[in-house]
Amino acid sequence: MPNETRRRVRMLDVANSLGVSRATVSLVMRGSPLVSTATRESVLAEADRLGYVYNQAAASLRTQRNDVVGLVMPDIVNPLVAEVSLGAQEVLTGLGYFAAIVNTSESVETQQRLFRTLVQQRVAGVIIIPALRTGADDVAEMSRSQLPFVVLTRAFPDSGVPFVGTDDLMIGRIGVEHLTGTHGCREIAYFGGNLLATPRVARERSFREAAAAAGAVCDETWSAPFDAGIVDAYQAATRLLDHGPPPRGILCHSDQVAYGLLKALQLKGYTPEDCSVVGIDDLLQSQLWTPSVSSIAVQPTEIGRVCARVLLAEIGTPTDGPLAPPQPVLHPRTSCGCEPR
Amino acid sequence: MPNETRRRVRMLDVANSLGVSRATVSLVMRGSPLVSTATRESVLAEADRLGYVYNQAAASLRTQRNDVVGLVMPDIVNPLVAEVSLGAQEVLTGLGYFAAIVNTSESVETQQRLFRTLVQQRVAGVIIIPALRTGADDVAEMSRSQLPFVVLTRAFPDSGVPFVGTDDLMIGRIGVEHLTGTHGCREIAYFGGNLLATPRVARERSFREAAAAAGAVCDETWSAPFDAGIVDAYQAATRLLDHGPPPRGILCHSDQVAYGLLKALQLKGYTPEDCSVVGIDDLLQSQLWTPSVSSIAVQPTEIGRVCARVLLAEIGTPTDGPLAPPQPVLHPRTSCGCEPR
DNA sequence: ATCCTGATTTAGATCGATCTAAGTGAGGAG
DNA sequence: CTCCTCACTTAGATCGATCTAAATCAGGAT
Repeated sequence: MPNETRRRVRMLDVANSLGVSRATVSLVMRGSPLVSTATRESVLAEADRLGYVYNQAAASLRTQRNDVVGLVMPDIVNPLVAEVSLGAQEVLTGLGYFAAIVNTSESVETQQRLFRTLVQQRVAGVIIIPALRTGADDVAEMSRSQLPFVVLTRAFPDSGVPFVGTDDLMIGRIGVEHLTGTHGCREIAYFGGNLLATPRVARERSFREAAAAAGAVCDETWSAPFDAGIVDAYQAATRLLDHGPPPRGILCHSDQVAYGLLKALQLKGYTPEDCSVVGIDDLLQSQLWTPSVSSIAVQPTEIGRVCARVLLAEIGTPTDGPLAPPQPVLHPRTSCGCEPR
Repeated sequence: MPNETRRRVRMLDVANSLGVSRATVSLVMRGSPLVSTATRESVLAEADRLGYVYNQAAASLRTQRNDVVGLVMPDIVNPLVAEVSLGAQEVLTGLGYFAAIVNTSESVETQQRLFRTLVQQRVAGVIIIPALRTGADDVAEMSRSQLPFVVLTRAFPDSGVPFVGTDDLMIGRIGVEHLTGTHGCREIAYFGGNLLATPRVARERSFREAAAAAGAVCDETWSAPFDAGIVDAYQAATRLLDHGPPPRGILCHSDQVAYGLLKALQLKGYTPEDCSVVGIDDLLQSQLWTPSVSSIAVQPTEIGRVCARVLLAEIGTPTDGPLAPPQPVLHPRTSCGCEPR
């Protein structure tokens, strides 16, 4: 019967029990070729018998290295965020790193606290999607930590921090091209997103420019910003529809926003023939939504992978695979009228 | 200009630079009341000036304690899993712990590897939703680590490991009662879920018993198990509908399964009047799905909170709040015919 | 017999913090 | 003036690993 109060087994215990030195046990545990096969086997057997577990914390104190990477995410319930995390994790674990996701719930305060904790834990690096209200000063504080990190989604120009994001100018253009070209819309709008979200600014700007170039009118009443949740979108759309019909074509800031808008349109009796809706992101479930949602795919999982590669390059671990996100591509479906209902 | 090659600043550097001892600096960093105000302030100022950052890893090596808790999750892209994590995280951070989510992608091998890593990192505890094919031997291996942990969703009887889960017998009964009582269905089915998923077995059993008691017939062709993703459900439902009409009422293993089923029904032209569909979980987006999904709410976030409290009780940190999950409650909406379309 | 080589093994310092038990000094009581 | 508190401060051991530089040893060459 094991003694409740006994101390945890350490390398020294295994060594003493076998009459060898700590250093030998250490070499065995790290799989070094310097020890003889006989020694290795007896050490492993004894370690197992005593119930020894390696203390990674002590080891990384000495080696000054750590294979944990922190993923600081604003909202894991958001499928876009979850998919990005998945991609990053895939690359990191593939190269022997360990991805730990922490959630800030869009609170800058929580975010800074969690980042500081990660620094104190001496993690190898951090991948972060900044919370909405994150300022340049917050990013500067992170930079001061000397910890390698990569920022997603929101750019901080002149901060010198590596950034990975979607090609927002291209996205705006693709959206306009499809709505005005394929569907012949003369009156269109960009709907959703928070003004604090960097992509919204760039996407909307290129949207306006492309609209002007195509001779289409932008409906300004629909361009008021709001928080990007599905329920927020539904409420905002419902309010706008109370005041009149929608523009002929709408590009939504995200698929989540499109879901909310489509629900509102449908309850008011509007169909894709009345109003063509295109989302951005192309989440997995967009194909199964009713109506199926036309969307500009940004491949969140691949973005996550790219992010991880950029971070690893920063850290000094070589990777293969692209260091830039893929080009956005439109997937036409029912919500814009491309497929029958 | 800071020297690239200089060593990191440690407590000793701050102490020397100020002419005090390491112990004093240590006391200041931990906010001890034993140091005088004057000393505290000069230490803090000097630490800041030198760019000192506390080394949590070294501290927990000495104190033998760690405030990191690992959440081992099978699939963060699944919103149910994300909501549970959110709840757990809320309670943990509220009590000074630090929740790190790691993803197993339903791979038992990855899961065991990640668990071992967490043990080696000497985390305070683990909350785990086991991957589907996790066996009793895998759980036994985790138990051997002596690390406090709590299991969600899948029970392992006689393993002695604390378990938190939904009241599956109640869920089956609520579903049958609504379908046969409110909607008068005489032919009903339980649809979806993997046989390896413990809840599926219990829910289906109580579903059958309640159906028999209510004098309703269970459609066996619809009870074939499958993996619980939304696309899997869509495909399985489509295949079944190719062979004939659906039963009058269906209880789905999860909201995700209900989404897939509803899409299939709709494409075949069936309405809630033909087939009443009820989901389980009541995810946030179920209200906005088309049709809005009737669902038996299990309150995933609260389950996550409960889990965290149970783990903390295990660790020895007192918490207030319930240690058992809330009762499931039905939220009737459009998909079963309770609300107009 | 002595020296050299290559393969193993090891003692002692070290990573950066905390803990214990003892030391210091100012101010008040006797 | 001495002694006792009380508030603060500290030296040295310790947590559990790794690293460096040196020791040991068997076998072959000289």
